Amino acid sequence: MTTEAMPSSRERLLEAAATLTYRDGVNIGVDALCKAAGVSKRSMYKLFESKGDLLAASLEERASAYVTALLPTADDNHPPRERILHVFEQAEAQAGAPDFQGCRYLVVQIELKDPSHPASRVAHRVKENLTAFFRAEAEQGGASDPDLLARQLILVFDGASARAGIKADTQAGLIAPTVAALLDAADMH
Amino acid sequence: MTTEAMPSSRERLLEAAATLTYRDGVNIGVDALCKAAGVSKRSMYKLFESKGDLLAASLEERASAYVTALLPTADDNHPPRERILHVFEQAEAQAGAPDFQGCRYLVVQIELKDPSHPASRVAHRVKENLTAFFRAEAEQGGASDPDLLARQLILVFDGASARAGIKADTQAGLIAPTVAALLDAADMH
DNA sequence: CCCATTGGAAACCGATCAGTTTACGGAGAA
DNA sequence: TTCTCCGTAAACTGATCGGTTTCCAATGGG
Repeated sequence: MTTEAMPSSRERLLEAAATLTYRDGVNIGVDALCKAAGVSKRSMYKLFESKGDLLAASLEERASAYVTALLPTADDNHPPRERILHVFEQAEAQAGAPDFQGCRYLVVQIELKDPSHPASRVAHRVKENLTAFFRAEAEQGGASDPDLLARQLILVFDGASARAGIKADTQAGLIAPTVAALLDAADMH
Repeated sequence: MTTEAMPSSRERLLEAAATLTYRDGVNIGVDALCKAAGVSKRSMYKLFESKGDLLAASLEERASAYVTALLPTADDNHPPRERILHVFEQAEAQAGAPDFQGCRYLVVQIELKDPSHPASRVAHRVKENLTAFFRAEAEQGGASDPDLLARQLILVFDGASARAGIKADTQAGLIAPTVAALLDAADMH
């Protein structure tokens, strides 16, 4: 019956890495990660090249789920403006979670500082995907400058994430009017 | 004649803390800080309670200079809209520096995660000062919702900082139109 | 039964962490 | 000169870092 009761060592390590590095920062120790996952260091280093590799893999595994959770379905027939707003509504909903500290992909890039770190590259790709979505919708919606609008939107997205991460304010009722102002300015109605 | 040729140990420590924690993150070691400052650990621990205390003092000392570098003078007789744009022009100019990695106050909050850390508190105050300036100018300029506008502006400010920190894009020509769109939406002309 | 593979526990590596202490050298006062 | 005081370098604490290695118990196939 319990065909999936026991996640593999690999899965437990990926989960622990995602949870602990998000909560405590990327400087969390390998011992703590392994202990949380219930996996020996020996096994960990057989499954992953290094701690950085584990972190990158952990971000990678969640990347597609993260993006698809934010994006609307491809065929919802809603106008581009609403599809863009949908992303920010989802992000704001996530920000309501009790232990939310901002987008993990942004945070890991800031903490690592090294853009060539494999985990930074994964994070960079996630942001690129999101920007590409904004740009495509901006074009579809007839924005006056789709590329500018996409860059403005990802700017607000990351700003909201960073502000949420430092618990700066509640952001209630802040994001939607901001995005709306940018969409209006781009003549995207 | 060289009345100020030699900064005090305290000053050199504050400078080293500001430089190295910005470049390498808050996890830089005390040994490295003292070595860079040319001060023994013993002296450091006589001047400061702890590493965290040194970091907080280093942020504190630069705080007023940072804010005044961004803000226009109180009596420049420019309209509020221009005074707000001035802040973002200054920030964009700073972002052009070769080793710019985003606002140090935002970064330190994200890295520390603990909002009760003395250094986080200093950073928080800096952001509050900036927000207060935006709000005052928004009121002065007759914005439809000064508080909302101020929160939108600090959101963009931190977003730009975070994006610059991860070297996401050049941001050339990105900030000004974004801020302008928000000012327009608030009927602040 | 025996043996070979697996993987966990834990010791171990050299390095570094924050923080304390010791020992020494140099400057000023007597 | 001799004594005192100050700050330095450096050793040291015990803990942790990323990563490796050793040892042993459990497992499964012959």
